[in-house]
Amino acid sequence: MLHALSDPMRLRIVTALDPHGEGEGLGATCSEVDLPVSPSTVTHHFRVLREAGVINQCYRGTAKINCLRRTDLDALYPGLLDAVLAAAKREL
Amino acid sequence: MLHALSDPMRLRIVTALDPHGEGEGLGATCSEVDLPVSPSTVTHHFRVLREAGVINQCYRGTAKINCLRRTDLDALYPGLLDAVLAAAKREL
DNA sequence: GTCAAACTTCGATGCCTGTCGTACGATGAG
DNA sequence: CTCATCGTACGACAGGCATCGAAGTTTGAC
Repeated sequence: MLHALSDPMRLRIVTALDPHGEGEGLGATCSEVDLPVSPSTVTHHFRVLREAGVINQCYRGTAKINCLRRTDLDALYPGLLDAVLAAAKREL
Repeated sequence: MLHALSDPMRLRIVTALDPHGEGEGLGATCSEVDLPVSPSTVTHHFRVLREAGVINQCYRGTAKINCLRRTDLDALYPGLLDAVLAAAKREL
């Protein structure tokens, strides 16, 4: 989990996903997050985040919707996500 | 910083250092923390933590004393260290 | 002065991983 | 049907990093 968050690109994904909420139909597509790397690398990072349990993915047509698993994460690691996100925002 | 904490050995060091406080003369020596790796690897991890600003090191005779920089870290990343330590303890 | 203990430094090694390009599959629009 | 769009899979490559052993350094003890 810490490993998943310790990559700059992935941290960027997580901060970009944060404002989108977790409910049905919410979330952002992969391409909405735009990162300065190739599409295959983006796929790679999303996979790492999914396998670490940080995000959920579901299909909506040809797009893949990603959303943070805030409630699960807050239950497992209370306060961690908030602290990381706050620190990330301050460092911009 | 997240990278420094995302290694199991280093996380172990940090959790072991946590109860020792930050004041003058406090802290633990490198060998007090015992890790299942060779001395050179231990040195390596302590260096990473120091360069990431997580710990302070000072010499006391032949021993090297390490202590967490809690106050600095709490100022820079509020709540982060607490959240990580809490999560680490729960995972034992 | 000698010796042991505590760390460090250095080089080597092997794995992990971030990155890319290319080729591929799936889905909706025309 | 055809095509563009979105994302995936795979292979390759480079760099990073955790680990080790061996040799060196510094400090305190006797």
